[in-house]
Amino acid sequence: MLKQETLSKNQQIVLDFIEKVNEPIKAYSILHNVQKKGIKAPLQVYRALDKLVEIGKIHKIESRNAFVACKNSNCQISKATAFSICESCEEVSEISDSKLSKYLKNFQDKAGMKFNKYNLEFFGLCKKCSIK
Amino acid sequence: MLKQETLSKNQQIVLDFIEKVNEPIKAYSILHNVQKKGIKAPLQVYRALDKLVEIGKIHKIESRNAFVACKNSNCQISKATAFSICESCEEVSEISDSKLSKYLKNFQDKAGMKFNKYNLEFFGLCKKCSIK
DNA sequence: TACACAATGTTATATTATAACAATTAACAC
DNA sequence: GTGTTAATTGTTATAATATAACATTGTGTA
Repeated sequence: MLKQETLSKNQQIVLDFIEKVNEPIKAYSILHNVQKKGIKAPLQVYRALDKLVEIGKIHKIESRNAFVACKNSNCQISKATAFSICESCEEVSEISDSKLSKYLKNFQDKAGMKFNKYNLEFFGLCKKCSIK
Repeated sequence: MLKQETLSKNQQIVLDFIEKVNEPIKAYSILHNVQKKGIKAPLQVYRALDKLVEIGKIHKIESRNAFVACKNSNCQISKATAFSICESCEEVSEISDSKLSKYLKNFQDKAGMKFNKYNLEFFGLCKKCSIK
């Protein structure tokens, strides 16, 4: 079989929902919201999430155990991800900064390890919450 | 009360164990290993972990739900952490690279968010696993 | 058609983490 | 020392996150 071009039913249902909410959402919250579409079990959600992460349609916010749609339309595979997270309102934005990504892609650690992926999470206060 | 200078009993037990194993370890694995010291319940471990993370004695590897002792003796508070993770053997090393940390501390995102913390995880193959 | 593999459906269970509440201990002001 | 406050502990129960195992169905293609 050639590399999958189209999403399967469950994958599409999960992706549609994640794209609709437009903010990080947790697996069981997705489950509750797509039960009317016929997805009944956690595993169905997790399997779709795994695939969507793998093909770069969504990202996992590790520190929050939540998933968010990828905004970089050309992001095929999640090899280089960076997010800003507001510790007050929990708003999460994907950072797309070519200088940052270039810097990190080229980073060489002292142990000479070969990197093929990274994930960076910044924490702080977003503009709205800074004012309060 | 002044800021705590010494660790409490449970905190010390948990820290001692994490420092001894010298690699990332999970909360329930810690629990199993310190039961002989009188720690019986998950909460006792998680409370100690929370405190130790807060004061910078250990770090959490978010993508692995594991905890590791801080190697930077002067790392008082975990505001700037970077790790390399081997996806084959799961070896984790803390990266201390002053250029990298300076670059990230000064990073300004386009939304003008004020950062006070970041966590970066690199994934790849360590030297040993590259050879195989 | 037949093969291989991806995806699904389903039940059960493993793993990670917190809520709630009572009791005890430690630091400090007086 | 006494009283006050906050940190820590102990304990039971439960919430939240994630995977194992296995049977079945769909889909592309040789």
